[in-house]
Amino acid sequence: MPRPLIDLLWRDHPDAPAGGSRGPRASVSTGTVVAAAIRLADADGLGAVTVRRLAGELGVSTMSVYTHVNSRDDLLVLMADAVHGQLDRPSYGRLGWRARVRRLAEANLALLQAHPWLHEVRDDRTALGPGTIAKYDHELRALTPLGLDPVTCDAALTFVLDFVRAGARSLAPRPHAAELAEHWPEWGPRLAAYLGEDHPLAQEVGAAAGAAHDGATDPSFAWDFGLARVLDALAALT
Amino acid sequence: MPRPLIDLLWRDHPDAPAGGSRGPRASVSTGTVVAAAIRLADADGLGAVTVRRLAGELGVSTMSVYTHVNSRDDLLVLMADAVHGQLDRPSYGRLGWRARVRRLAEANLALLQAHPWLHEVRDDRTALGPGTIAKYDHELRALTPLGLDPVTCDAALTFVLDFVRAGARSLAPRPHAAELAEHWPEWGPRLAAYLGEDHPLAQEVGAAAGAAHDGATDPSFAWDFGLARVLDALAALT
DNA sequence: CGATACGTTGTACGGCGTACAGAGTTCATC
DNA sequence: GATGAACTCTGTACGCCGTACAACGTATCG
Repeated sequence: MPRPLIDLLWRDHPDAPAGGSRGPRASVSTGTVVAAAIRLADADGLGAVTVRRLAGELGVSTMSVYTHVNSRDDLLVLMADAVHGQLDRPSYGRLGWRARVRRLAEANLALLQAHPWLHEVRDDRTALGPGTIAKYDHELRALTPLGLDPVTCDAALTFVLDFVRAGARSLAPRPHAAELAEHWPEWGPRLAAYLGEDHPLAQEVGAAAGAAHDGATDPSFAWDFGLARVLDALAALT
Repeated sequence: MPRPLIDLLWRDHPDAPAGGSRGPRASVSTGTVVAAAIRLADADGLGAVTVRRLAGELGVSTMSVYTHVNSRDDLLVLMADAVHGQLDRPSYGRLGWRARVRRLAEANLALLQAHPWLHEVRDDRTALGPGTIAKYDHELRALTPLGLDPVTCDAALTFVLDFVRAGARSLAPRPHAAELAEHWPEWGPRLAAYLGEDHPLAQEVGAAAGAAHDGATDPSFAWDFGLARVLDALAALT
């Protein structure tokens, strides 16, 4: 089924090419492949989404996956668009722009926490999908009260979402945190010895920030701080 | 040479363990390996930095690389720290915080444009390296005029750098832009047909933003917009 | 002179994405 | 009802990847 990606993205649309009726009925579909891949990625990360493992999960042979999806890269696009489409998009009602942007940020944070692998999917073709477009439309609506022209409005949304992505990323489990933590008892003192009295500002701030990060202070301090700054930044536009 | 990463990072420090004097003189060093890897990554992207290719470039066998670097993941940390260390760090002099933050942003943009593969290196262990620490120290100095407490200062720097990273990323060549452009003549109309009259706001803004992005309007609009917002956001702190 | 520590190398293993050729199944058509 | 096209599914194979491991060569130390 080498249907082009655009048709796979829109496979649920009434006008999407249906695929002929000949041949054995498919035991899985593009939709089930994508759903299984999402399940895998949610559970074990994007690295676990290999064609072989996915096929095993679905109970088909490795190469059968390629009947329903053109490549692994295409699969990632389909996965991202699928989770974008599953978001609910409640009307903003009478909410002012601040509350809307807050909602927008928190919804995206929740999305990225539910599907941390989204951080690793950076493919412009995702923007062609129905889920991604619906998300975009809904998020633009959060900014309409600001009365910006289209290009500025897009830039403002990008600004907010870029902050959310970065914030979500630093809230997420870090890739090599384990190694660092494991060797820290040995490396910490060694680092201190190398540093000596150099870079006192970095040492002071780094120590304070480090203590705050895994100490009593809220580790989401940076998130709250950043979101407040984003709102300040947009306020300056009005 | 299974010296731990921390010692490889600080290999130029006088107190760094030197390694015994027995055995044949090494034909390459950790430094030359890292330099060659950076050259490769700058030229052909991180994907080109394979141990085999790197060894070929250095004129040694594949496995010899592991004499000077513990693993590919470690190598990425060493590469990132090396380019961080090569930045120059001119004193900010009498500059006010706005000009400092501008400089900071532009220096990091230049860094990420010179070494786009930095976007793909996300390893907390980089923070242990002398180059990264020196960079951190210098960047904190940009924010001192704001008179923030340490934790807030760190959060503010993170806020700025996260914006810069996102902005640099969207200015950089996109991974699958080629495929998109290639199929666009066919996919564009098909997408329009699927969309119909739906999501008029997304269609309007998307079209305007798309036209601005590759049209007469500066493609760096989002950068200028974002940087202005970041400055507004920090201004609200004072 | 060993003995020792170190650099270098080739082989091999288990993974990956996927090209390709063939076999089996269903349907439209004659 | 037979035929062939369209379709799904499968196994094999290729060329990559990172790297564990063992063998070998070489320079210095005791």
